[in-house]
Amino acid sequence: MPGKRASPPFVLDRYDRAILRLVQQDNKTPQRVIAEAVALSTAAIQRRIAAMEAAGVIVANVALVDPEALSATITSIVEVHLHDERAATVDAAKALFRGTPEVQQCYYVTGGTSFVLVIVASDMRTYERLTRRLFAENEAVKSYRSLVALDRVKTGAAVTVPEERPSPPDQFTT
Amino acid sequence: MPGKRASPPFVLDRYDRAILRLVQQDNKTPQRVIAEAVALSTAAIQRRIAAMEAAGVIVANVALVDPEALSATITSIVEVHLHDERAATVDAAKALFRGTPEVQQCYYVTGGTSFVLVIVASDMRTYERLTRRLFAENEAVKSYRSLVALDRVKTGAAVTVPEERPSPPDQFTT
DNA sequence: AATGAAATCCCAACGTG
DNA sequence: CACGTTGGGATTTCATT
Repeated sequence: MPGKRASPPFVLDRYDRAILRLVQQDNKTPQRVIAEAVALSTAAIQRRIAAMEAAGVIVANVALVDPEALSATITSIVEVHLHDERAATVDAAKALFRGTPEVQQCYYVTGGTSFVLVIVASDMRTYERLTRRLFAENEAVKSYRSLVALDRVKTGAAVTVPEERPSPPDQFTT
Repeated sequence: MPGKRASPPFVLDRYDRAILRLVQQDNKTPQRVIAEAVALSTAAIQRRIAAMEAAGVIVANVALVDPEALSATITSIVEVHLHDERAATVDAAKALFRGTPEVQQCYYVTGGTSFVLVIVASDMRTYERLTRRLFAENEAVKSYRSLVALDRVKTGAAVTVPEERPSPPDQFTT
């Protein structure tokens, strides 16, 4: 069930972007409101949203929960270095991190460090046990560095929708 | 709309947690379905969700957008080191990062590094200019390190809702 | 807290430019 | 081919028991 990487270049016009910008902030906004905000009919809104969901532009509709409300007070960024970068080693690590609920996010990155994780745990004890299981007792891990968050300045998964970028000015004339 | 740090210890029972776990995956799930999943009435579901929204447990209801669909192909984690950690300096940096759309996430952390950012940009050129403006040309920044993501193994802002933790064994006797 | 009614919203079909 | 309008069905919401 993974490997769902369908990426057919879906063209987003001005309307689609406007819609996305709204539903990114509140996906329960009535289509009526969206309609008059972008100067289209409710049916058009419905069609476009459905199309974007089908195309995978809209990945999911979710409720964002405040970690503090769950007593999930520990947020930590962890840099992980593996002993080697062989496919098997890396894939195993990915699977491990993907399957751990407390691992909110996981990126495989360049620059010496192998992975960067964002971890949210209920308390220090849980966090301690978690790091031990994931890193300290993990043969594939050479080293790791924990950066505990003192302040969640900005959080969330909202992806910025640019106002409109008709033609990527990707030229180097300067 | 900011500064809304109401922290009244809102007690979540087993039902609330079950509801959260569902709406975190899909907040458009019909209350009917939620109701029979958690063995409650639809009215109860409605009340509880409304209460959790009012209490700030549910921060927002949003649509998650695939960055690739927006041609936002560059995802990067950046560690930022400031020259000093004076309140004015730190606050200015926070404001700057908070006000930059491409900065998806920002954490103020311990461990030598001052900030960890997650940045998503449309293309390399945009990213280049952004880093220059935010870091290279920023007097307060001593140094920074970019870790470009080769693979977004796990992404999103979903906060894990623990199955149920009746009594947090969190006593250290200080 | 459960039940029922009213309002609202979502969704499909039709017609048009 | 995409948009706008209309109508039916479902869901949310409110009032009552």
